[in-house]
Amino acid sequence: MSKSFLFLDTIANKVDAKGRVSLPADYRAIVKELSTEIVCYRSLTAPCIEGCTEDLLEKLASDIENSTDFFSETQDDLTNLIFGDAKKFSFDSTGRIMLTEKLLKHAEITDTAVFVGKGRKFQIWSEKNWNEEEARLREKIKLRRPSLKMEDNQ
Amino acid sequence: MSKSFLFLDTIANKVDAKGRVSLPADYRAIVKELSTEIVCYRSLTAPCIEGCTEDLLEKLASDIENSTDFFSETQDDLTNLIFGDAKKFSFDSTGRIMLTEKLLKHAEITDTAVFVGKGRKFQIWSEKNWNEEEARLREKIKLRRPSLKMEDNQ
DNA sequence: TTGATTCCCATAAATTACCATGTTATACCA
DNA sequence: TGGTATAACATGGTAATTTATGGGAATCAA
Repeated sequence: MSKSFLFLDTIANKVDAKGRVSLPADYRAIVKELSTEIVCYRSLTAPCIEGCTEDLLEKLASDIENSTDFFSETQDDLTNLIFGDAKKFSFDSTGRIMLTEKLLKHAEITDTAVFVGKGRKFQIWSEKNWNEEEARLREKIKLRRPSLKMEDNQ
Repeated sequence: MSKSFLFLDTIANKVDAKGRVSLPADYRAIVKELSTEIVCYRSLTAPCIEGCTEDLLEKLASDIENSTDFFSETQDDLTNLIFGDAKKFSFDSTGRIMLTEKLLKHAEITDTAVFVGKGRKFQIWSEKNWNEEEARLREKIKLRRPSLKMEDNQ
């Protein structure tokens, strides 16, 4: 039986002058538990950084490899983009990673990085952009409640 | 055959200055039985906190991982809202969890937290909001009853 | 050397673990 | 059945630990 490892919660940590940020403790625990590494890349759809474990990217790679779907060409392209952009990040003894200029710039992060859990993945936003994004999502939900399995058993 | 694990009953416990609340003993028993953890998040539809076992979220994550592609837009939005808001809560040796400001504020809880069982999930309300909600629900049932009776008599 | 990255130490704040007390529910016995 | 002993639970307080974060020394590359 596999232990659960979900990236959860929303945590705002400071980015210091050297570009260092504490990876949230819970996230670190996952990395240690799986003895894997964190991989980050620019989101293809939003002004934020996206991150996951190296494990997940490996799974993605083999999924694509074994796919018999004729129409997965787009997905294939997207995957190439991600792999081309992705970079491994390891944290120091105090739990900090050092994000690159490229990533920070894409996410418009200056002094605060907001980590947002997404289950198997997570995202890193600027405070401003995340506030706007969250408002947008909540608005969207109000209009049409998602028909997720979870919601079915009320 | 799986053991039954339903969150039941309505229990009011005090929230102290630090935000600590005793998780009802029956709820704790479930968590121990399943060797999982409690996860809480702001209800999307009501002024209350919603809680479930981490197992349930795990299942959701797996469903998402398998059923749809890596790049689905709708899924992206949903996972942000659900996993981004959810947080794991483990209880200490005396059975208490520490709720966050964000959650308490959303549920308008100050000094008392009312745990309401909902089967696989549960909710945490302020006394005031729960009294109103319960009254509303009972009222709603009353209105529906005539039609239920008719069906019974057939 | 200069600039950048990594490593290590220090501190304050937040979180967690633990101990003690009061209260309620349960079990037991006369 | 009533009363009491016992266990389980809730709750207040405090000690111990973890985490975030700032700064500096050591290391490395150009």
